Amino acid sequence: MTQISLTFPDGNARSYDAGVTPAEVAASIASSLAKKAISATVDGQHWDLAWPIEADAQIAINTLKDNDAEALELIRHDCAHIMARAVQEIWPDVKVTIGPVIDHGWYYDFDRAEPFTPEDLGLIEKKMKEIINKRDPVRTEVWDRDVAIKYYEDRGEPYKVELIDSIPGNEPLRMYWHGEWQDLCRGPHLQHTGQVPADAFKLMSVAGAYWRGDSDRAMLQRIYGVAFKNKEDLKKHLNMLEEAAKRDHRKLGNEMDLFHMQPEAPGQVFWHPNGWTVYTELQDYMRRKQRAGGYVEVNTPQVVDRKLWEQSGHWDKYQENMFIVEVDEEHAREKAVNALKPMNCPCHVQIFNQGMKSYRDLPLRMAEFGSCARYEPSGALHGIMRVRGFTQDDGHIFCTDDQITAETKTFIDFLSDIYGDLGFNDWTIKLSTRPEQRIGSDETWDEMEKALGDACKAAGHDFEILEGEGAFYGPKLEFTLTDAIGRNWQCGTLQVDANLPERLDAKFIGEDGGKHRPVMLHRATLGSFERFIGILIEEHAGKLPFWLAPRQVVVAAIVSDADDYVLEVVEALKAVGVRAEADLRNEKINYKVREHSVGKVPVILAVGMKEVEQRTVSTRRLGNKQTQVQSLDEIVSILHTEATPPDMR
RNA sequence: GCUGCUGUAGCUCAGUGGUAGAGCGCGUCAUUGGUAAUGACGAGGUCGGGAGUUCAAUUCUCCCCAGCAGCACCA
Repeated sequence: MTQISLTFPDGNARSYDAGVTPAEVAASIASSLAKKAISATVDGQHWDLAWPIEADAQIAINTLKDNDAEALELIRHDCAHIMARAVQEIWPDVKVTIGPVIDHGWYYDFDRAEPFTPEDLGLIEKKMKEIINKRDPVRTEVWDRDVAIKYYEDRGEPYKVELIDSIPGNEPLRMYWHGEWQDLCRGPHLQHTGQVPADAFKLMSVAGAYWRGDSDRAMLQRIYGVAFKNKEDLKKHLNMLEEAAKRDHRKLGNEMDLFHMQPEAPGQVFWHPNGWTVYTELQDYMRRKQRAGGYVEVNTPQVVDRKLWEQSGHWDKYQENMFIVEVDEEHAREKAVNALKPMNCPCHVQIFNQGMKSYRDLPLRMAEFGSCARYEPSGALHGIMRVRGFTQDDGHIFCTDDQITAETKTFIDFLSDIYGDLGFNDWTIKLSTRPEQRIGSDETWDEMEKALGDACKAAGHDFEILEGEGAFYGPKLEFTLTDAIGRNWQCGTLQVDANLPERLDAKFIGEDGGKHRPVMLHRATLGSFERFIGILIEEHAGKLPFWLAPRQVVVAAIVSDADDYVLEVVEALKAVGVRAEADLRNEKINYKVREHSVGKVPVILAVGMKEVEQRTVSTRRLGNKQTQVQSLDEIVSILHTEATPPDMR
């Protein structure tokens, strides 16, 4: 028998027969370790305790207690299997498919004629606990392909047969047995079902999901679950979800009276005075930043003849997402087909094309707060984050090939500065590279991708590469924000495009006196005001930075004899540009404080006779129970500073 | 778009085969109260829209619309 040498994390090596399993290795060290062991890490690879090791290797035995990542992966993966087993024990006709581990838990897709109900989830959960309590051993076997296919065909599991077909021929087919129930699975798994903590998982929801993610194929039922190492972690996670629900922009938008939406205009926002204040404040800020950044601002039509869209290629490639406006003779005595613009780029090229441009005009940075309409699929709509009518802080930089890197770097700096001002320091860049379906030569793609990567490096930012995710005409950078509860949102973008200038015949006169094509950089910093404001609301849980807060100060009278002074304070604040309002209602100060706190007003100034006599105010900041007496002059000066946008301080 | 669920007062929600209820909000009156809800009274609803079953539908069935979760989509 060949001997192999296994090296442990402490540096000690031991010799074993080839083909030894980590379970045997653990047992050779201590029986308690053999019991506690959940898996091994062999040469960096997560390894089932039952898989044989054939060659010298680094080995570490993992336990539930000491190895977080491995433990969670195994718990969640075993939960997926246990749930599938539970489902098939309750409803033997249900067909199983796949059940991977995801963030916080797992899901498993089933094919069943009847929908799973919330009550069913309870049943399944109960059955899962029974299975866990049985402490059924988990066994693994490697099967021949033909045997496995025959097995699944006999059992009426077509999805599994299809899965086997898609597994490369040289990969072993592993069958996992959890007691008498088995599943085709890559592994690894726990030693027995009892290693899953029975009180640290929860089934969360059922939803439809396409088989193999393909909308042309069967819709399956997906059950989602979350699982952790212990009850406390589960509880923490559920609390986090509750907190997240509280800062949902749709809920806060209503509570703070920012906007509403209604069925007559699905996916479009009715901005209320409060919400529009945030919007315009943000827009004013962006306008100043763009001016300072060397952009010229333009504005272009909403309704544009289909001819332009045919020329730009949108009519062909994007039509199902466009609002088409047909005018007919019956109501207008003439016929025309237009579309609401789904993007601004073709219109910007029209402006570029007016007059003759010289290389001296480049780079030409053109910006528009461009209102766009896109017919997004109904199921994609989500509050003000994914809408059908929105305004981009759009911009197109017309430049030469060798200006791409510099312009991109300048943009990254520009964006970085703005995100910082708006309170976001945690954001990432993704570089999407050439997709399979594309135009342009490989050399051009090489150059464009390199230009973007070089720009990121020059701006001092790391980036992640999304292979094949670029647009058909060029690579792009995506700037993704992480909000306070860890969700990612793509906001900013920069895309290189040599296609549209070609299609719309944009040109400039070069140094050589000849005509040349400019390249276009499509770029947006916020992305859209709608989405960005939604993110701002959630990031700050409604407590927007003072300069963006729709209602900044309420001056509340404690007794009506203070009313005149309250009005004087309000006027003094308004005079320095602070959004202040008086609350002279016949209500107790407790009531007023509560109401304005709930309404997320950042500053409440309470004023009674004491303040009137001393010409002071009693300042209370949102989220802070303490109050502070300040002179009128002092508070006016402080709030004046705070109300000033960051770029003007 | 697909699967499932939901739609009752401005908001959050209860309820019923015999045309509806709470709390908050709103209005009126009393109360002038010192930092998260003063009290009393009152107004307010074609029970998302349409059709069907029924003596009778907000309630049951079907269709449509919108929302929610997820999937697909986001060149």
